[in-house]
Amino acid sequence: MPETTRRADRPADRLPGARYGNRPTMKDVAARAGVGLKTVSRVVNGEPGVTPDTERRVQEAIDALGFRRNDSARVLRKGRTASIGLVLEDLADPFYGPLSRAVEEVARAHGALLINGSSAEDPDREQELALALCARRVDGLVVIPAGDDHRYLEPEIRAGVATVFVDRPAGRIDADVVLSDNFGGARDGVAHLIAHGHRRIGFIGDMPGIHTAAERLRGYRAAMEDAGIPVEDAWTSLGATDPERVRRAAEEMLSGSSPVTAVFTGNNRVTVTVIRVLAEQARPVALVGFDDFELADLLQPGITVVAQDAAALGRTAAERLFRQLDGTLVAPERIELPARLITRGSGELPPAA
Amino acid sequence: MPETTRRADRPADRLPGARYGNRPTMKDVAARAGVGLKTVSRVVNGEPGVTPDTERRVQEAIDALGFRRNDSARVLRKGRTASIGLVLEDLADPFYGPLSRAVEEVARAHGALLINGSSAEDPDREQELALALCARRVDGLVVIPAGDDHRYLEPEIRAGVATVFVDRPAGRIDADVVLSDNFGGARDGVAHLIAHGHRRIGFIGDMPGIHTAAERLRGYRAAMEDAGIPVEDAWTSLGATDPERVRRAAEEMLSGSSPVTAVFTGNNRVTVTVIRVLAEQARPVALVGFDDFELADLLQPGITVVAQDAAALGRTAAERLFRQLDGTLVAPERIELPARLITRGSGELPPAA
DNA sequence: CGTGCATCTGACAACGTTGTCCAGGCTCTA
DNA sequence: TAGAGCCTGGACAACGTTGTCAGATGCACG
Repeated sequence: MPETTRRADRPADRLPGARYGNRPTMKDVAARAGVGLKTVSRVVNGEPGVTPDTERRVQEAIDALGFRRNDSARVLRKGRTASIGLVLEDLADPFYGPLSRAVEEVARAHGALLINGSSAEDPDREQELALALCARRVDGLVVIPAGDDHRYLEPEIRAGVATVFVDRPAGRIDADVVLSDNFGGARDGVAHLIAHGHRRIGFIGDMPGIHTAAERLRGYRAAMEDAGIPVEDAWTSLGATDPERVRRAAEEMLSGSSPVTAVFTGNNRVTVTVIRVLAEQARPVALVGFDDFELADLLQPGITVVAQDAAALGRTAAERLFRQLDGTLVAPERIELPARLITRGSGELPPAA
Repeated sequence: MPETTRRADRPADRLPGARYGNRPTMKDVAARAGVGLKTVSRVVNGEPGVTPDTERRVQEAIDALGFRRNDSARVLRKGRTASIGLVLEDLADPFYGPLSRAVEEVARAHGALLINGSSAEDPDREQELALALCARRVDGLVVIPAGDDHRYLEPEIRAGVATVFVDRPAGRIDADVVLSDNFGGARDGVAHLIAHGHRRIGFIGDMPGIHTAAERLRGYRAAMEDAGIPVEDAWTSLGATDPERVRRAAEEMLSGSSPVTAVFTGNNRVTVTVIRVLAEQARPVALVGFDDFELADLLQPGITVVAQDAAALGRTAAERLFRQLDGTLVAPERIELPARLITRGSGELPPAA
């Protein structure tokens, strides 16, 4: 129960039913300034053709009434909203903060507002949200897909809504996509472990239906195959990334008949859980994780990771979106940004018996 | 330079100039279905009074044309937008992720969309953003203040825009505020250090102009005074929280003529920097930080913190906002949520010579 | 078969803004 | 001083939707 303190008990001077119906309009301003409606519009929009004296009178009326242009009406009239939508999985996930921020910066640079919502990894909710944004007539849409079928956006794209998918490819629709090199990053991370002498390497990742998870698994397998190491079934674990399952998976592959000496983790949530498990082990186990996270360098040992550049993903996607709006772009592309290995200690541990 | 791969080079079948002017409207749907305009509106909004047969015809026309209601026009007509705005400091700051997410959840529960933007701690930008949102006629506004004068929102509030300030109080305006108990939390944290035998305790915080920083400093002083410990000037450092300054401040108070044996840090950024400095020290130094952060428990030792509940802040603010919109609320209140101490080791270290 | 009623449908205005276009007043020149 | 041309200001329609209200249709009943 929040502890509350009354600050002011003065009677309400704000009418309860006063929505914004009673807001002053340009008409009101015009009446007060004794000019025509369009003249007010001109002043508000800084259009030429108004004498300084008239402008001053209008400005005074605006200030006196507290007038603020109604952008809904403006949008209706002009056709463009100067806003873009961002549909992501979970605002609370630290990976999406910088991404969202980067998209916002680009939007701001183009004079647009950002409207966003979380899909909570639910395809239905993603669709609901994306379509709600389209109904608002956002000029463009940046989507981090939760589902794998985006045909529902076809009419919107045809109608001119610029659309870019980020982090995961769009499903069953031809559109711009900006991704990290999940395959290459995972392959490099696993190769790094192999280079440090490991041969029994575990992989714990997300559900294989998720594109990024599948790609990272593919990278793991490729690195192992390149090194001529056959992968045992017990070494890979795919599924939900809740801490319990991940913990069980880690413990299993650390204790079987041929226990792994190193683990590659498929995303930051998994990595964090595995760190906890490894901390309880008697012998040191090497670890490389996909996705960087704050303080990874402060742990003992520091955690070696394959880092995606979340901000670059967002920036690239947003810039591409605005280039679609410019008309500069025509054919959809698939853009892959490199992921890079950051060594901090945990990935350089030698294999322990 | 991003590495790019062409995916499809088929000629554009999307007209470059096709904004959304060519979107089908209810009129188009009506024409195609051979019914009146209003009937389409009824079907779209699920209003009663349409025969199943007519409804089916309309629905078919809608699907065939890919019609989507234009919410801008709807908003203009109805007066409410079913959207709220969130103005925060920095989406990339992990503290605001959960807060933003909580606000969004509540908004969603009320059928509203969330529009947000970052002020980047710039008061001008905060104002610009807040007013832009008002121009969009958001129904309400959740603001994490960057500036300390919010009188610019008075006309908006009078016009019926529900407004709640979070994390810091509003400046020079009477409005709802939801805060953490910064004073009490800091006092408890410092008292905790004192209880573990420390007397020479340092405080490193943000600029004293920031309300939260001032409150936390006040809490520090109160705890020291309660214990009858005079505070030496060299023990407190207030100012920008960039790593260099914080590092210098920490090193100074650890090396002076009466070096501190414990440090209380004023926010998570400061805490992280101080952790790095302490890791380089020969003798152990106790640490309690304001704000929790991920992995604080995995460090050696775990970091004892005074944790705010960011999600609760967001939730409380958003719920209050919607209650303002309901008309349930009248007088502005100031709500303080408790902060709680989480002990993990670093705050329980005894004083070392 | 006419009346009354309930149900369904559509014409019309309005929301607040901007684009178009024309009127009126001014200055400048012949 | 008259005419041409420019500049400022305003009337009006349109954007796509919803609320109001009245008309049309069908049916039951007297």
